[in-house]
Amino acid sequence: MVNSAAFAKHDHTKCVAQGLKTASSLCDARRARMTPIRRRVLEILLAEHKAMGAYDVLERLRRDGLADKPPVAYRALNFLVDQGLVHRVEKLNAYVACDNPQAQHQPMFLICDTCQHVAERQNNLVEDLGTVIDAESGFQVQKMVFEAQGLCPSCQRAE
Amino acid sequence: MVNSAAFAKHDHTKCVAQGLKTASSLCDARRARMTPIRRRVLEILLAEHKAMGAYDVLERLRRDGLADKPPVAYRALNFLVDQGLVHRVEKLNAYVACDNPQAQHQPMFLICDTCQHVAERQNNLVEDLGTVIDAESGFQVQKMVFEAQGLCPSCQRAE
DNA sequence: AGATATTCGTTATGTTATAACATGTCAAGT
DNA sequence: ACTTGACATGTTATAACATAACGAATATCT
Repeated sequence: MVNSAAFAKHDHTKCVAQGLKTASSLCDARRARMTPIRRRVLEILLAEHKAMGAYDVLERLRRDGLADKPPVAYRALNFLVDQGLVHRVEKLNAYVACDNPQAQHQPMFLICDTCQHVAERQNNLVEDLGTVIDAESGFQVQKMVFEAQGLCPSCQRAE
Repeated sequence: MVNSAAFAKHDHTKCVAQGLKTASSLCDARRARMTPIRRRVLEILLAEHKAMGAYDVLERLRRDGLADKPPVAYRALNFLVDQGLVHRVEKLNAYVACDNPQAQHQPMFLICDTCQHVAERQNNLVEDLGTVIDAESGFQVQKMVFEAQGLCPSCQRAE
């Protein structure tokens, strides 16, 4: 369910409410501040449930009268990324709300080239791969990016 | 040897000569044109043996009097990427000559955060991971990005 | 040589991201 | 309540990365 959320229909309202709540308690626990701008950025990403560019997020903030300069959006996004509440998709230069922020993890993304949706997938294989690399090469892995591009199941059917 | 080349001392002159030769024959076989600008860009990347930004490459072309406009560098880089002679490192918005262009492969990069070197590593695990994803989720993987950041063996020792 | 496709030169602009510094806000300790 | 210090935001300016569009030049094929 969590894994396939981005490729399946579901009630976003709940995702958003739940996501914001979880984020708040995580921030409280860590003494990190969930400010209005940061909360709003997270809300935008949770509601869209897709990867958005920093300038798209900024445009939304602008409409809300919350901010209109790039650094404001980037700071909020970077904060959320640091907290593990949002992930950055390198291939797209874009940001997407995390599915499961409680568990620290290396995100893994499936990017559909047709519908542009991005699914985050929980899978230990990425972390395992990090361990293997370390053992084989002596390179001490600290962070990993794993992103696959291709066709999501529904776009395959649509062909 | 091939796998750890970027983190070990070796004679670059041979890498460059050999790399250019291999590239030429691959292009010949495919009826792709290895023009002076493309050859020079590949040579620059082979000689540096590290990831370079497009504008760094352009600066070199400028010094040689070969080109001085961004599209020229980007076109050459994109050509080389299409031919599998150069890879793009997403995390760094940078380009690096391929270690082993004969074999088509999903590149996997180890990026040292301290010395900035980038090692390309040959490993079937990345392709395997693609197969697993496909089987588990129905997502049809066409291209993968795998990049690990951390500390290379010599920077670990230097700590 | 002429037709065709590819590459290159150039202008202009689009897109993504951050440095630097001023100002504002809030919470802890006294 | 007041000060201090840490953190967050506002703002200007610019850096860094990338491509659209179009005409001129060059290579390739027949």
